[in-house]
Amino acid sequence: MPRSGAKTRDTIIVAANTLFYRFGIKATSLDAIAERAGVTKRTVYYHFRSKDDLIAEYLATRDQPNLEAFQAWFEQARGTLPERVRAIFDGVAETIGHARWRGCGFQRTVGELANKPGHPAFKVASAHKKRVESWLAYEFQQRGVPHPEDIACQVTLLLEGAFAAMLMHRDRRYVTQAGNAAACIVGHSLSGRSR
Amino acid sequence: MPRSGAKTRDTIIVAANTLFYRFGIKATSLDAIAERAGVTKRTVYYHFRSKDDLIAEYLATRDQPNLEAFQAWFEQARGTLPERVRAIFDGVAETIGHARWRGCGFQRTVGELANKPGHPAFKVASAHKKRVESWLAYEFQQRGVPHPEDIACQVTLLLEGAFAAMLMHRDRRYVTQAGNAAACIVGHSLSGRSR
DNA sequence: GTAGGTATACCGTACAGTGAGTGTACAAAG
DNA sequence: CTTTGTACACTCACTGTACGGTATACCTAC
Repeated sequence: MPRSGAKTRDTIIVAANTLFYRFGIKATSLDAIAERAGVTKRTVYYHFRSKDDLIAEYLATRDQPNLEAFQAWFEQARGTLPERVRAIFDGVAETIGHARWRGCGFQRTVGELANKPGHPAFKVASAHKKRVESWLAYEFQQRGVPHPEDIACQVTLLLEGAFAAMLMHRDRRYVTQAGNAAACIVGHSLSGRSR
Repeated sequence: MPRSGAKTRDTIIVAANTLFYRFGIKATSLDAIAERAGVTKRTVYYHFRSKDDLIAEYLATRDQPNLEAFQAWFEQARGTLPERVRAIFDGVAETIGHARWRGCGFQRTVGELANKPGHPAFKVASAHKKRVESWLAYEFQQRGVPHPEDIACQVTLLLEGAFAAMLMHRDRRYVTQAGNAAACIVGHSLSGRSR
């Protein structure tokens, strides 16, 4: 009996989300996703043209929540601008404590698909990171940071570095250091009034 | 006719290096490696216990050359310490220009194996990154940088970020920005005489 | 020095499992 | 009665790993 369409589709995406993130793209089969979603592989292929399609969808679902998490950490923080930037890294450090944390899904997906630069997932991942960067640039510009785009870019670079280093070393101090560096850069740009 | 043993082994590693780096771990089969090395799969299994073994060896071969490249860029650079640190990023930016560049092999491998923290490749990757970090810390300490370990850590974080961002956006400006940030941090630590 | 044995290095083949993707049938909804 | 959504059963190529066999190199006893 056909369920309400969109519901099945969402169930599949949720299953894909879990498995792709936990085990990686290549290591996750559509069989496994279908089983976890409680549907047949044929149904998966009804809702998605191909595995590549599903990969892109998987990343797309992570875009908004990720960005909102960053924004929440920043907005809820008190203190000077560098301190509030550091709060983003503190927030990241917390999520990393989760047993199921496996690095940045965007980074890992792009890493696996490195040989397929035209893959749809690439665009989704790149767009997500640029959204984060733009948001930061906007916040910095609002607060009179000179060269806000440059500083935002540098902060996102530290975020990327923190994700990568954390996955590699499983040592939370790397996030702390990244937060320190970001705070340093933002603070320096504010006091210097010119990069 | 048995060849000189070590030579065959090296041939296999070279083939694995190329394919693992280009296509990723999961996407590269032992068949493909054996074929490229001009041997049979049986021979691969004679020299390596398993694919996981070969993965670790693949990363191990990238350790020394990578470190030496960083050192060369730093040593050959002229100018102030921040400028010489920036030279490392300039060096990275150049390699990225290569058509075959596919990000940091360590980062991508660890990303694929994120669900297997006990994998031997993890140790190799982590050790490599720590070697780079230690070397930087040593250079900084020699030049009177306060908290050299902290600054070295932050610079390596920017390196990681540069690799990740470059792979995602294919835009060399990210490396430049990372270099700017690193130079800023090093310069700031030198002038401030305390982080 | 040479017969016979042992270790080394390599190949061909087999196998059991899994991967993405498809053809077709069938039930519900409109 | 046509469209939509789901299931079952299937193909076919590929993948990691194991087994058995073979040719050369090396070593030791006589």
